[in-house]
Amino acid sequence: MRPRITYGSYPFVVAPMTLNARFRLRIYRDEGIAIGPGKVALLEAITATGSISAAARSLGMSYRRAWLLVDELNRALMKPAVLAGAGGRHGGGAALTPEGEELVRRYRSVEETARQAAASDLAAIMRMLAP
Amino acid sequence: MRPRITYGSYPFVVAPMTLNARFRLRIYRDEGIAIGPGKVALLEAITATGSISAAARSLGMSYRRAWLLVDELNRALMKPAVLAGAGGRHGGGAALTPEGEELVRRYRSVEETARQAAASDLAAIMRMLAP
DNA sequence: CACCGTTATATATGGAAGAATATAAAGATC
DNA sequence: GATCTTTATATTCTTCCATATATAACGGTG
Repeated sequence: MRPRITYGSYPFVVAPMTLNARFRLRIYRDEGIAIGPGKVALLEAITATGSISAAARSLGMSYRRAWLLVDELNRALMKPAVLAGAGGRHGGGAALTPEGEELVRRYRSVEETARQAAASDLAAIMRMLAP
Repeated sequence: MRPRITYGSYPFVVAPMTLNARFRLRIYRDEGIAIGPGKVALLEAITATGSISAAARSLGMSYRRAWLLVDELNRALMKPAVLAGAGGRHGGGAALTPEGEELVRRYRSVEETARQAAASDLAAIMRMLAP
């Protein structure tokens, strides 16, 4: 079993935006958001904690919200990103499918590639911001 | 005077995301959002209409909201992006400063550059989405 | 077989965001 | 100077979203 993470420990730096500006990627589909930073962070938290509820606690979000995000994501994809099951010694748990892992990898890759490519314009915009 | 735009005509394609996935850029600062697609679309609407209220109508948002966005943006920047004044034949109006125009240009440039650079990973993610 | 923490779901409560509305001031044009 | 439309601001009213809470089922483990 993967190490549990207590409420409030925040191992994932979701918003380290105190000093610098940064940018987020959000992939839309039809009317609603298909994939954004919230869902990806949740997937990473599920990988690290082994369950939806522990992931939700580690991110400071309600279990209901976390479950809805996972459900929405699973139904938006051709193959689910997360498989979960109840029961067992520790009540059950959740894990990413290979597709879920690929999604996280590609999302972070898009983010990083885009960030590097747009660095100069982004820096110029940041210089326009008040100190 | 620039051409007026009637309520509901939506000359700015803010969300043409019906068929394809696409991605949005959002630049954060400290806790809140400094610059995102909403503010940039509003700036473009102000350029096209010549006033905050006409821009708000053309985007289907309330004047109050549009004014708050402009105010927030102006205070987030070192130099304001929009100058506005009341009075005159047509009640007044608003226009972008050179800095406001630069901001719009750079924002769209970041978007386009990032989109091209990340195209292959983005396409791979889109292929994972359910039809 | 009882226990435990989790999944999955429903309902209700609270709060924050935005819309609607109202109003004063501004000032170029007629 | 009356008119007209916009800016700028305050106040109220909704509506939506997220949290909180509750509950049944699940199934290894001791």
